[in-house]
Amino acid sequence: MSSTDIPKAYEAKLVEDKWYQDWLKKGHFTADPNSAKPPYCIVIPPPNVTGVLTMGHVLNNTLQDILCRRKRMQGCEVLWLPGTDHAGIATQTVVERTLRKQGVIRHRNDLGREKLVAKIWEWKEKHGGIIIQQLKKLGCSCDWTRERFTMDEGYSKSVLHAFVALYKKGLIYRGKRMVNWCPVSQTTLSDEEVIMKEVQGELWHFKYPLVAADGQPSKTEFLVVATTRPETMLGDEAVAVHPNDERYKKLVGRKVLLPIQNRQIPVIADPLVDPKFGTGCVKVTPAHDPADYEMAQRHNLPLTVVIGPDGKMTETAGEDFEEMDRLECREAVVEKLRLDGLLLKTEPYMHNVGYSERADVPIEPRVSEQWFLKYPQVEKSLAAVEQGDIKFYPERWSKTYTHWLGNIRDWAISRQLWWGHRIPVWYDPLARFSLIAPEGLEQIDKDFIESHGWSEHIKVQIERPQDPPEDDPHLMEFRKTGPTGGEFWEQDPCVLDTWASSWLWPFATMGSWPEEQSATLKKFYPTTDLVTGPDIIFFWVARMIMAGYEFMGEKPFTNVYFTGIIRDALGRKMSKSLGNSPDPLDLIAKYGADGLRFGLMLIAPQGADILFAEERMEIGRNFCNKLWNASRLRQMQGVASGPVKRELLSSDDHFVLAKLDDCIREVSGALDRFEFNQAAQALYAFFWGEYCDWYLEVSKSALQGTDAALKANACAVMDTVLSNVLRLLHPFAPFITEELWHDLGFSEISNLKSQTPDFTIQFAEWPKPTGIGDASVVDWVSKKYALIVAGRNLRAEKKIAPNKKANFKVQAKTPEIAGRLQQELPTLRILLNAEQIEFVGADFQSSSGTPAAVAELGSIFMPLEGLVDPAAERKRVEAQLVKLAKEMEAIDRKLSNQDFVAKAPPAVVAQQRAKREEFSRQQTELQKLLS
RNA sequence: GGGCGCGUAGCUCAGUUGGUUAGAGCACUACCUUGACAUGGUAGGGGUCACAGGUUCGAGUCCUGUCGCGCCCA
Repeated sequence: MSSTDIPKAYEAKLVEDKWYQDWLKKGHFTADPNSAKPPYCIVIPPPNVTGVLTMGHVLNNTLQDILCRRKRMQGCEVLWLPGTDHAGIATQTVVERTLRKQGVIRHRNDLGREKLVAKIWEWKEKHGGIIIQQLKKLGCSCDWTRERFTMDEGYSKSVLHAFVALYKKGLIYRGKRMVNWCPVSQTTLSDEEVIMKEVQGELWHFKYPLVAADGQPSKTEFLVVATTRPETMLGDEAVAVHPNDERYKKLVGRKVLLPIQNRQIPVIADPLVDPKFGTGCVKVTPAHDPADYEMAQRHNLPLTVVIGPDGKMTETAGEDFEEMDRLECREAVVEKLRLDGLLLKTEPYMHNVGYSERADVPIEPRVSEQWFLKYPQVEKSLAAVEQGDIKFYPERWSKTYTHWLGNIRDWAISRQLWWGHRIPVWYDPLARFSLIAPEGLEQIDKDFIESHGWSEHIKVQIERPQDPPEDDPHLMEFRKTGPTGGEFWEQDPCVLDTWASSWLWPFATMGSWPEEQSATLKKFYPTTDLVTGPDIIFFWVARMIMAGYEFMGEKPFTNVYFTGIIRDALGRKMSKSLGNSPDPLDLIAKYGADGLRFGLMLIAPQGADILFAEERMEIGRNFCNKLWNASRLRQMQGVASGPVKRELLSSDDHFVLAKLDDCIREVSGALDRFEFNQAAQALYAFFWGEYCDWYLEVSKSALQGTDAALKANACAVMDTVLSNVLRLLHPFAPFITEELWHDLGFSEISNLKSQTPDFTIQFAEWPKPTGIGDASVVDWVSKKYALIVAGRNLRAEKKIAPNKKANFKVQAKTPEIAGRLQQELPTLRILLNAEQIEFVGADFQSSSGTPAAVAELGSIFMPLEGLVDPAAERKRVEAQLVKLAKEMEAIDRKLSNQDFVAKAPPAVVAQQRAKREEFSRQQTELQKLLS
């Protein structure tokens, strides 16, 4: 097509889908495990299968795509392994809610386990691919042929295998513990899934009557307890004081009457009590508070459950309160105590309350039977990060990691959900043993059997079953399908915490570990880099490291880059409920995927949170448009590409080529250090600020001139810049760079062509400094441009319209400079839009009031006979003199300081002296203008 | 209470081991639709680098403290 057919403005829509389809068709993203190239691998942090693309995903996946695309260009065999996570609680909640809205069910029990799980699978098949499609829109170069899902068959086998292996090592056990219970999702949660929130609550002070020697409650003697949770008092089993608290020592061993319930409960002494909290007496509710539970065990107090799993009061709470919601009950209890005269006072109280991460309601501590995991390989995992075997970027996150790993408690891995990996444990009440439990499961207590609805008169006795041999290839199937030969086997109803499956992600995604050591696993494990948010450093990163060492005997990755969190313009975290998160697909439609990606990279500082504002994406789009038009200018020349002829290069050519090499070094260095914004900014500054603003303007004198050789050489310089910039930019903006790579014909140029017939910029060589430009001209050209700016400033000051030609006189500082400037006259004329530029000697004296400016190379005058106001011009020059005087003063202060002259490096001192001299010269010149 | 981070132009942010007149984009002002680009060009205004000490010849940069904001942990 002819050059005039190229659209004037870049239209991303016409380009992006076309190329993505092409790349997919040609299999460019598919990793070859048999390749001889060095491996490079990233596993995607699997997004929630019900999720849709958020700005956080855009950020995270753009970063990964940049890393992967660059490594492909650097000659690595790249595997970016994508997939999704089944996200137990989140997904089940979403589907249940939808079914309720549709009126299909009122409660999950209406459907039952199997049917609900089938519904969720249906949902997954229908909606689970949305986010994957969106990642494709963004341009992600994932190997889609290897896409995995945490609940697909192979992955599930790996998860169950891990469970069995850990169980056999004695790291997994069942125990009755106080756990975090979410009354909405009705499941236990790990410590990490509880979000502490500071809440303005109230502290109520209640009077509990002391019981006198005759066994009657006193009407005058009370103990005062303070609580933020009055509703739990219905389950109080003691009042506790600190053993050394002199105020209450004599009361220990006596009893108080628990109001409302009218039960007598003991006063106990326990070191857990903080004497400074409230009155120093605390009520003890063993079944509903972790600290109280601990005390209860020491003092053999009963567990009185007054709040049920649904957050409603139980029968034990008393008939006045049964079935009440816990918060409703709180008010009712306070009111009742107030009426009874037992409410002493109420005060406002700030305290921390644990909320369920998913359901965002206060969690309820609850004693229940759960599966726990003692974390494996903790020491090794700590050492790996401390010794730099695994590196965190920014490094400071390693402190968070170390601190967490140093203070962990066993991981509650069972969840009372239906969607997830069901725990591979079967119980046979009749056969009286558990298949999975060779050791350590001696006590399955009565509560557990009852809570699972099993016949209560059956006593469970664990007998040692035949242990399947370690290397039995059918082990997992055996576990997964349950034991054969008995219809009474019942599988544990719980599923595993989602993170107890995703912690295997770096290796369970490659083939079917552990049955098959696939070629992919051999080639790409350990993976290279991981990109994720610091908010899942405990949930995922730390656990993956432990799993890597435990199951593979090797770290899962070498570098972990932690992104910032994207916030809205007001600094709030983006969330669905606030509605402050833009839809990335809308942004892609408006600014193009490239524009969105590049704009985001420009403002994504390392490790700091990112305040998102849509205007920022405009910058990315505008940059793409600039790139498009700068390329268009080259295409319109109708000159074939050829090699640069060094002998024909002007100082401006050298300058831009030297700056290109700086840019190449800077972008490469920044990416090596994971400084993405630095790389993006360097590209932006060079391409727009140096190449477009200066070089393209300068080159017009060659392009419009009559010297064909010069014109061809200018085109060759442009091609050098463009082909390098396109390659540097490709990881950031894959679509437009591929389009222009072809449009500009770089895919055809022999010296750039690879052996691959379907050539694409994706496998073009990553740029190295070209070495063509002579860096020694940089200083000269910078000063020349400063002189130009001074001249343009005169034009603007005197309101000469940019499209009007002007005349200038230049008085160079030295004859050498004059000579050089004269050689570059065409450049000066085009940059100043000048008709005439006359060079004048040292003796030149401008007529009074002639607009003039002084630059480092010399003075520039703009004679405008009769058009200037001499007074105004005088004022302008005087202002410059004031500014100059200030600078000189500062330098003089330094130079007159003996310590500075003696101690500062000679180069610095010399530099100051030179500057002093130059300023002094400029001062003289400016003063001459006033005379 | 412990830990981490941040505070630079009206806004959002760069500023790599201390050393040019502290930069960019947006916004603002003036001029310009010139043959790559108005998603643009040229020129300009705007900062006592939160505050107070200290180290140093020299501090936006290093140290200490104060204030303000954010996050994580208890």
